[in-house]
Amino acid sequence: MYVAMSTDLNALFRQHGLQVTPQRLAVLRTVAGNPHITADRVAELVRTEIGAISRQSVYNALGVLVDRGLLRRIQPVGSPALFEDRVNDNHHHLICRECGRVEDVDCAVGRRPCLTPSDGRGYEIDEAEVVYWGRCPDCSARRESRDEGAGIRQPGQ
Amino acid sequence: MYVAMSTDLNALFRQHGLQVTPQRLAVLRTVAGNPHITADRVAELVRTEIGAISRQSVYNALGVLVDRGLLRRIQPVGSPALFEDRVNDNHHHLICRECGRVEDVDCAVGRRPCLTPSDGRGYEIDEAEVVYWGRCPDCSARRESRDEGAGIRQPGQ
DNA sequence: CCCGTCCGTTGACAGAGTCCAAAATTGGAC
DNA sequence: GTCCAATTTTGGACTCTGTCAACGGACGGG
Repeated sequence: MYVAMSTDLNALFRQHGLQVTPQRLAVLRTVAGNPHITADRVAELVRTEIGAISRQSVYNALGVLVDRGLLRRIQPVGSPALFEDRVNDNHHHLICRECGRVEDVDCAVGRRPCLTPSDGRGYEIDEAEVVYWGRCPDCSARRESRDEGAGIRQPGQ
Repeated sequence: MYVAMSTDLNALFRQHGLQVTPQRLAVLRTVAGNPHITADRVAELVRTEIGAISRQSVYNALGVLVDRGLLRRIQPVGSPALFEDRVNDNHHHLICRECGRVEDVDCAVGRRPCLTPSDGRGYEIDEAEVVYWGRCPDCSARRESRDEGAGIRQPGQ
């Protein structure tokens, strides 16, 4: 997506049958500039950009943009929903169980491979969401140094 | 997993260093008998089985069982966490965007394939969660009959 | 039998998101 | 430029999920 200029955004909104409002423009721009951002943080940043926005409007804008396919919403366990503007490229996410860091990874298998499960049960599938769970390099290192000489330990949840 | 008899469960708990309590037994049995169940519903069902359980105890039991790998927690967007007792078989989920129905699907690509993304960024990956989003056959049918003769419509969220 | 640990209960609390009704804005028609 | 209907935004109350902390009871090794 990665659009920058307002005129582009105006056209984009119109194409999708959406009215153009300062709130929506700011929300879309903010997510575009800050991948994997929470709704709360969007509100904060938008406020620095246009002065004020209600929490509800942030949710409204995010919701309608996700509906129209301009944004994507991912929701890791134990974290509020995250939004990003990379859509339609079937990329996946790598999330650290400890610090919650999120990174993009391109699809391992090729082009939208996961859209065809072994047995679709008659579902009309439109998206495959893949999340790799693990520990990021930093948290791995921290844990190893902490466990030095300690006994076996169950990984925390 | 699919254990049914209490003696089996007792041993299972002990193997994992857990004390055996009526609450935990009931929670595990309930999830085993009701895949893709929410914590709230677990509480309801457990109450019909053993009379009473606190909300906190349900969360405690579910948490410890997930920690020990006896249960798995999945958390779809817009839904509370769901629990199931199929673990260690790397199966995935098919979720209907409209009615929220959840179904299991076996992994398309083979054995734990998604544990190796194209670029792991140094993460220690221990799980890959795959969710196929779409519309179940029922909701598809309902929608088609509703759209008969109507204009093009954006899919709702 | 004692003591430390584990477990269940209760109640307060927090975070994320939704509902609702009123006020304001948008955009098309004139 | 003005008007009007439809769409949006706003603010506040509210719900739903889940967590924290404190207390008391049960378990189990010694």
